[in-house]
Amino acid sequence: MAADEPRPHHTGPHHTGSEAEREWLAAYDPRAYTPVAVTVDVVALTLREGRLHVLLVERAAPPYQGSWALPGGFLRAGEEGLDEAAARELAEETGLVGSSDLESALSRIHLEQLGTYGAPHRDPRMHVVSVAYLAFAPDLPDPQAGTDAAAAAWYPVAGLAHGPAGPPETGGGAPPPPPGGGGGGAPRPPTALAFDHARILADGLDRARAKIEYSPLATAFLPPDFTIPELRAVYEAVWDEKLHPGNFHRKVLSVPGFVESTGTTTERGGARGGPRARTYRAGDARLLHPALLRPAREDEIR
Amino acid sequence: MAADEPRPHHTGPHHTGSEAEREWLAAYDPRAYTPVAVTVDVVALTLREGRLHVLLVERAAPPYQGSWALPGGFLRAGEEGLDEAAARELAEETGLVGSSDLESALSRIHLEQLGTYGAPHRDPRMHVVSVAYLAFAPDLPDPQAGTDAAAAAWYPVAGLAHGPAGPPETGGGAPPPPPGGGGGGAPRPPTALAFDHARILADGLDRARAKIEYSPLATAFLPPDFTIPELRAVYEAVWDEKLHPGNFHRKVLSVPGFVESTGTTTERGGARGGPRARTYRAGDARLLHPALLRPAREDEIR
DNA sequence: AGAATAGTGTCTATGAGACATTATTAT
DNA sequence: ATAATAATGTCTCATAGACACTATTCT
Repeated sequence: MAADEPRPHHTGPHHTGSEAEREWLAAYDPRAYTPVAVTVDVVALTLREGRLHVLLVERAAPPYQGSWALPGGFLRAGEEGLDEAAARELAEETGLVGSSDLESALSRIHLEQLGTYGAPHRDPRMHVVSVAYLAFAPDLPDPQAGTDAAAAAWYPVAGLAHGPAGPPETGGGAPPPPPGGGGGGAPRPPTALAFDHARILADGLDRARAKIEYSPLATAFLPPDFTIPELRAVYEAVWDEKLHPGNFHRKVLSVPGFVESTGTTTERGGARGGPRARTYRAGDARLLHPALLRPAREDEIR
Repeated sequence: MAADEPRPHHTGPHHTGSEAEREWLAAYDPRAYTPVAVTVDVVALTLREGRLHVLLVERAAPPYQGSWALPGGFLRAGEEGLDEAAARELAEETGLVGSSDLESALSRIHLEQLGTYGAPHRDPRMHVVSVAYLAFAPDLPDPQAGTDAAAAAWYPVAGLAHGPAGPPETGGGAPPPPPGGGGGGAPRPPTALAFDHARILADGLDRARAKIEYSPLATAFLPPDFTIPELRAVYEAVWDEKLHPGNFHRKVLSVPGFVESTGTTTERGGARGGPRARTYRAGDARLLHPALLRPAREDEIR
């Protein structure tokens, strides 16, 4: 930051006023400058039926009306910080508030800042700077659309994070609307997301894949008590890789602080047979040493 | 984002206008809402005399006038994206423009987004959302202060990234001014930075320490041709750890694409003796496989 | 000459991964 | 009974790190 000040509100040649004048204007009339809006968008990931899903909302108003987008909204200037805004949007615009069950589930959701997107014309209305957040959630019920969204649903991420949406003028981004109104199962996946949200989603998936290597956050996708095979299913879904059950098991238990035993086992064996699995809780480690390195893919190095 | 719109400009109870009204206002008069300013700040790191330095500017205007801060400034709304703004600020506010030597040096600076800081009262003037960038630069000449800064200089980071600055009202953050006006050597280090810049700097250092583990970006601190011992000095400065010369040497050469030989050696041996070292260029790898893991510190795991 | 350093060699401990094996449970 | 799976054991290979050693260059 430092001493540079906001620029006068015009698009022609730059204002030539003195430093002092610009300083005064900035201090006493911030609205005299070209405005920027700040939004907070959330890439919320969860596991459903063994596949990775992302929370999307159907836009009820232009631009990109009818398109699906990441949940989010404008920062309440002067009232809240970015983390607060992200948590509020996640709860608010998806109906993930109300029942106490959901409240306790919400409290276990991991939320971290992903990145900020600020190309001048990414939103046709004005210059919008979007702070994206990444959330890891346990399996939650179908969301209720917030007041500003036509619908909200968990979508499988497979094949979703590709290609940018067309500009809203072309109408090229409109996906098939989901069958259910507010909350049904998984509707047909949208072919494109609004704004640059496909890019944000792709960045979120990259971050998620990297994050579970060196942090214990894969447990955030699971209920408080879980089994090692369930944890393995998280890694397999996020990485889209089959992992060796035996080696994975031993590896997880060898990382200090990753998981701790509850002393009990599941009630039943697996759906297709096998012994009952022991259950574990998340441990107190914040970083995994050694990390759970995913299988190297040569084409990603360069 | 979706259909939620900016909120009316007031701090009392919320406006109760219809959705349509708010939508219309947002589209046609963005200045009707509580304004937010967006700035871009840069944590620019370089190596000088074997120690890690950060670029700081002395604020010429309130708030925090006379305090040292990260270089940065307001985003030119509607005119530039975030990456552009960061590159512009880095060049502009430090005088790192003009000579062609500096231009070519600038082109080799690595610049990446670090994180965004948006607590409501981090700037006393208004709600300012700051997008922080992290830069790795080769050794550059002393900077020239930009038009909005009283001074600019490279400071050793040792002991700088601690404790938040006091609020500007208390005046508790004012550090001793540096001796030289615009560009002299390293003045006495400031004891505190303006705003939440100490936190941003600390986050930048954390990112830098982690980044050089799995990316070849340590080479961005060096000239195009460098020796393995010079590269080791980068790691030792950033990690603040002594590394084993022999093992480091063999490890670097064993990572595919990290460095490639130039076929030549340095003109002279080391300052205190020893044979001439072979020189290398940065290779084409974007990620290091295997990574150069830093020595594990138990206290950082939890 | 003496000291410092570049670069290489060697040995050991550790972890990753392939594979095998046993025990337990569902159908 | 058969199949599937949890959990453990064994083996091999690659890498990290400690240490030793040689060759080269500066003071």
